[in-house]
Amino acid sequence: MSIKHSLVLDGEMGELVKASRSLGKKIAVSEAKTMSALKSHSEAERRRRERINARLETLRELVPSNEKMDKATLLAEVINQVKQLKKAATQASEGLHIPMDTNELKVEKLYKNSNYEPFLLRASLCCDYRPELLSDLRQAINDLPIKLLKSEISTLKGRFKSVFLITTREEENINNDRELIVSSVHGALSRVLDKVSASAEFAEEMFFPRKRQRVSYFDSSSSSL
Amino acid sequence: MSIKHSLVLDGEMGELVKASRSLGKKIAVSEAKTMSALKSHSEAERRRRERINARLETLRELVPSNEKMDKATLLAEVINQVKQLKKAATQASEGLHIPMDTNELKVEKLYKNSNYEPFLLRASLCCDYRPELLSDLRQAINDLPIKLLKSEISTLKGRFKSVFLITTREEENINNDRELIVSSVHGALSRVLDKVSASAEFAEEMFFPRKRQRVSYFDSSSSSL
DNA sequence: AAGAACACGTGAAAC
DNA sequence: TGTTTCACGTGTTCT
Repeated sequence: MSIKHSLVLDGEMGELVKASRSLGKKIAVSEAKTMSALKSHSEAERRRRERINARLETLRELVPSNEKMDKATLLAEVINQVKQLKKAATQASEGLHIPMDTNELKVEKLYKNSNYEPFLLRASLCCDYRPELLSDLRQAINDLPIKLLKSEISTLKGRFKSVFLITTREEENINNDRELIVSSVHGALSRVLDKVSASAEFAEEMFFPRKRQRVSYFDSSSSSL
Repeated sequence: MSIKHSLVLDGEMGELVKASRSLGKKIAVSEAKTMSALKSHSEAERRRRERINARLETLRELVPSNEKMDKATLLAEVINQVKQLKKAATQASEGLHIPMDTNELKVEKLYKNSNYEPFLLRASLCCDYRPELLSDLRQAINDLPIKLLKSEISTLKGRFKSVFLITTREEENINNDRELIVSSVHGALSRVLDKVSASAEFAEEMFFPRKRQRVSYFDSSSSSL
């Protein structure tokens, strides 16, 4: 432990006392001061270690297979956990499909990296809700030469969002068709969106002379109703 | 630095050499051994510190406001991040609403802990998709004395799932009404589900004499078509 | 000047 | 066995 160090200090003090006896007391009190300073220093450092280790313990409970893992490995595990959770959270929020207050039309190829199978499209449309929107959309999708894997529609406060997972029909799965399908899906959805926008402009044109700009749901500055 | 320590070692060796001159060489080589051992030890420890600190640096990049944060605070921030991401991930996976292959009808009170505001219900229905399902559901919801905050419906391979976020209408927000609302929502949805199930039984009764039991999409053990 | 935060080397224990 | 991990006290720097 600190045995060696105290021996060193004793030895030094002895030499100094031999050299000048009258300074013994002063040296003793300065020694006491440095000792107490050293003590408080080591105590502070101990507290710091305890803080850090307590946090590490908490983290150890938050990762799977928590037991008997050295600090570095534990931290590596935490890093993976955070990265994975972040990815999952963004994917899930993509899957949440909460309608936003801006119109949106998007057709994107999934798995863009590989030019091979599977050919997968995600088409999403976000706009105001209209009673005829559902049947229009169904009609538009049905008319397309595609296979609809999954469709999800959600509404929130008068806004509407729809997401479709699309692939080719079996007999038509030829590379040349792919870009055609993308553009035809995009075209079909934009016709639906155009219809909605047209009815919106018709309804609100007198209040908003320019192309309408939606306000956020949480923005009440436009009017006190 | 290590000046003091080397002085100590020198002093000790000097004493020992004085005491027994013949053992000087042996002591010297043992001294060299311990020195090299000590060196490798401190180097190993240095590597360990570097590993841990590298992980902490990586973690620092993964949390917002990463710079100039002491280790303990950084770890506390990571703990919060992980907890928050876990919560968000579970909530999002609840929000994913992928139709499963088992029928489901659930009406649950959110924020059960507090008996006060807000009164929030999440009602979900999962069943086979039928063409008339959408209008039936819309009719059922419209007939209820509720305020529909959000509705989300999704379909997948002929299965259907719908999730509603429900609260009371303003004028009817009385505690006594709450249980009534829960049961009426449940009743309305179960009538819709009953209708779907009835049509399913009607269509498949001849093939499955007992109450039908759906098989998983990935379970092909029931029959070879 | 006094405390906080960090890196370092070392002794001890685990395997 | 020696390699690995941890806690500790200390020296240093910044504020």
